[in-house]
Amino acid sequence: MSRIKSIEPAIKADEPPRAGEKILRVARDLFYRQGIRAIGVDEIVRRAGVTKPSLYRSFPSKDELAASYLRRYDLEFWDRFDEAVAAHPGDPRAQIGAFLTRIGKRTQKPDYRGCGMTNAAVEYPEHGHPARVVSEANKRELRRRLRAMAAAMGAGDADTLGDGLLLLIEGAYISGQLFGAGGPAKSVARNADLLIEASLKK
Amino acid sequence: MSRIKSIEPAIKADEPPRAGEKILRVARDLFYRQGIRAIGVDEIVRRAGVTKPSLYRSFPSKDELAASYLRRYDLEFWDRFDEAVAAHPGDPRAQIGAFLTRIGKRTQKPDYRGCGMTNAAVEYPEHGHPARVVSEANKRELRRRLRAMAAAMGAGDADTLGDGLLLLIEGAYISGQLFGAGGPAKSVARNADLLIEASLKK
DNA sequence: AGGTATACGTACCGATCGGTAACATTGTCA
DNA sequence: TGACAATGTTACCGATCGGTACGTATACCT
Repeated sequence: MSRIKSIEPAIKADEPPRAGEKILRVARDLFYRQGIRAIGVDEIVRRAGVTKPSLYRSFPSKDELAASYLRRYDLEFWDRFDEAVAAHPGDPRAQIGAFLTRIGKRTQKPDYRGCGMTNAAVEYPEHGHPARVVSEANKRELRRRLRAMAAAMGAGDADTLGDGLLLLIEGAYISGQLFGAGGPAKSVARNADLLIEASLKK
Repeated sequence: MSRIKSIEPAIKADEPPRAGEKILRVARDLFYRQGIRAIGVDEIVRRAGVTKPSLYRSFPSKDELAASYLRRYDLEFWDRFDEAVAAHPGDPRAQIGAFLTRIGKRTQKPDYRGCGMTNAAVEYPEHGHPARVVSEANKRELRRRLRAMAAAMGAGDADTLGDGLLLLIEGAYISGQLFGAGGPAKSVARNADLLIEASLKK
């Protein structure tokens, strides 16, 4: 098992959002921007225009709400990833390039807050925490894909190159939120390409 | 201004540690391993064997205690950095190699928790937070040094190489605590050397 | 011995934390 | 009409949060 599946049922587009959905949308916004530990359930229900019992009818605990937030984040993440892949069929190097170029641009926005998965893992170092479990699964899958793409490029040591790309990506997430605009993350695509070039020459 | 100076007075080695010093030592351990937000002041004073008023006599607030923890962390960090530099005088490439080899090894330890500076910045995204201010200063200085070392290596685009090295380092910190032993961080020195190689050939 | 400053402890504060019990209200479908 | 599911309302819980008012002990200096 690797890819995370959504637990929530599909939402009909025309129906008004149910309480659980409203909560999840607000939680996603607040958790991502300010951190999970920094946001209390009271603020979530207040901004969602619902009440606390509604939250606990849809989610067994705040930790599980955080995990649900990350499961949705996971879906959106792979949508973006697959978009970059689909833009350059059969050309993994260009796929990586497209994905990293977009990351590099996003990191230059003023309120960039990095990767929700990465941040959650930092906030919850304890093994087995519901949020951390989702985060770890996402990162394992990302590593697997990057290594596979490195192999498809014909790299001599594909695992090392895949891991190197992952290091650059995580570095971009973090330094993006640390330095803001003008930070090191803006050169992530360029550095990745240099690393790929060096790895293919072997 | 760039380098952070220690505010705390020097500690006499033979005297028994004062309350403030005991608190700072315990806080350093707990904050690093479990996160700053995850640890309350009550637990700190309990494990330090002191009382809460002692904490607030030595530190104006928990946020400032966190900042003091990071100032001490900063000193230790540059000690390790300068150690790697001193081991290879006049050879910045080997200096980077030594520093990253040590990071790569540390990330493979079972309870590795990444960089206290990086983690604090993730925990406190708000601009101006005392802990974040210290963290940002540390990272700016690291960036400055890496770029200077890249220039000393004779890289064509030294700023890009320096930033690439910073991305790899931050990636190692994060993926070290995300993947544990066997994770991508173990290849950080190898990938950095490939990147350097590619950047010098230009 | 007496004063004084430093260092520390006991006990407490209001606010917020995550979470729940019990009941009222609403809209939908049969 | 009547049953059911979903949500809101209100009030509450014990625990923990960061922080403080105030009294006490100890050591040093004169």
